Amino acid sequence: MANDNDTFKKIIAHAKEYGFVFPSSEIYDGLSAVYDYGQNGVALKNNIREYWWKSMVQLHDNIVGIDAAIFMHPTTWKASGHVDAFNDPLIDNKDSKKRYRADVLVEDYVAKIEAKIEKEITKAAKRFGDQFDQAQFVATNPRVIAYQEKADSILKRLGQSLEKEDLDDVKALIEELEIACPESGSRNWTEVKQFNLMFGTKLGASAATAMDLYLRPETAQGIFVNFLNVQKTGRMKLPFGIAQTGKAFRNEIIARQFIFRMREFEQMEMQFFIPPGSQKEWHQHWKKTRLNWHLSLGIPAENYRFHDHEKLAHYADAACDIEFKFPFGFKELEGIHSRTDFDLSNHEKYAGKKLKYFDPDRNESYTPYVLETSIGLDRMFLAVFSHAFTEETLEDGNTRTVLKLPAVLAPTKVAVLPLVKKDGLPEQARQLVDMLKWDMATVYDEKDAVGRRYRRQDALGTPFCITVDHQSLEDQTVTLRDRDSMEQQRVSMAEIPALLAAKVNPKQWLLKR
RNA sequence: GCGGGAGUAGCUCAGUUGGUAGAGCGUCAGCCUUCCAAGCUGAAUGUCGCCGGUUCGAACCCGGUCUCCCGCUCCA
Repeated sequence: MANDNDTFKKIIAHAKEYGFVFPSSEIYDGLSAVYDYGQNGVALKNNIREYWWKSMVQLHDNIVGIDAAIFMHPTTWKASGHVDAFNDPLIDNKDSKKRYRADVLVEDYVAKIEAKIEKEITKAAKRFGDQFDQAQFVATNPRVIAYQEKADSILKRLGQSLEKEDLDDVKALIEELEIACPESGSRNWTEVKQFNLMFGTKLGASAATAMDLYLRPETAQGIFVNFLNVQKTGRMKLPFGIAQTGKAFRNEIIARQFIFRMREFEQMEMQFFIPPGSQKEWHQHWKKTRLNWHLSLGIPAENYRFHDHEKLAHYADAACDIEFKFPFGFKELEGIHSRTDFDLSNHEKYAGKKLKYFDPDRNESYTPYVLETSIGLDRMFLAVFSHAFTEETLEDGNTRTVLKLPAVLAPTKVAVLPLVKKDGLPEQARQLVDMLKWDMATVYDEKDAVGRRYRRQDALGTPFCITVDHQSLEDQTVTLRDRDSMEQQRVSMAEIPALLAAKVNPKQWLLKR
């Protein structure tokens, strides 16, 4: 693991050194868990976004895109459940210095009581054999009844205290129950503190008339509140999807691991509206479709796995993640969640507006169910970037650092290099650049020996280098070098555009799956 | 928030009886070179994280402070 950690550090250093990712506001010593994308990073990020958008929107005639504002009416977040669910009561143990969610500590305590009840049931079942009636036993056994009452009263009190935001009582509860730190056994607790994961801000010039707003913690709600607008104006029929990419913000208590968990991040997501009852099939469908999208980039399948959630979020009836093998282990890259009609029906409730769909086939109106695919663009960036980062030892003992990015995503597609900086080679090379730059990101470099220029492009992930040499002037051919194999072939200049287009255009990549 | 580590050139770092800063790589200009980095010449770049104290004099000693990185809860 120490080795993996070293690799990860190298990846972060490489990202900075080659203009992909910089710490935010670095001249002021940076800002924790906020990063800026540099000249090459933004190109890679844009290419990822475009690859996603093409596959999700352009290639699906029943999926359309929108771009909702980051600011939303504050009631949105009551309806979505974020005002409640994104509020964590936290408590620290003064001796072990460990931090816990106060409600989870109490719930774990209750789970222990429930385990005792189970034990009683098992014991009794053994004793009575076939005669055992569990329902009756639970209802009549005094010991079980006492346990059950205790568990219920604890949960009730916890619920009420959280509701009233009476954090002192939550602490009192923990003390009364003599809950100890699972790690150290200590009962020396701090006060319970509330952490809101949403960033608050104000709309309005004067403090008196200002309105409290949140920066959106997820982009999904912008889609839900526009459901009817899009459905009606686009004449959309179920099943159909609305896609969106954009920034979201979470005030993470701990935000770490480079761009994996940032306070400001970008999501690419699609909410797919379906008739109730069809969510299982569509969940399977999108799991498969989304995994295939990842695999189309040529990263080997063993780097991906599905992870089904045991514990579901407040809005979901099924949830699955696509996890990627990051340098620090398998972690969530994309979520594919069955959100039921939770969001639409809640917005209906809070807004007092109908958000139903009239289904001409069923001849009835209903609230659609929603199947969500949600991928972190920054995480996708990190996945692609870290997988591409390679340090090779060549046959001659030399080493090279190369970013083996999928050509379709590479910031620069081709570098045009005159073999030497004289004899008319630069002029010929620049002509080639002027021809290619219309169709793909092209750079020109004439500084230093050509071998060094190849290495520079390798480190940036440029998949192809074209070298113009003396023969080029005679027969209009150039050499085309492949980044990964380092092999070169001599081709006619006239063939170059078609040859490269076949390697870098999204079409060929997306057709792979 | 708590614990640990660290802040000196773009990067990696050196710099102890405290005497006002250096190396390698990189960058830039030029030379030389007909295909896979580290040939030659020259140049630029740092208020040594910040503030204060001790001292004739602080990158170095003392006090404070800020920031970043790693671990603990959460998630895209």
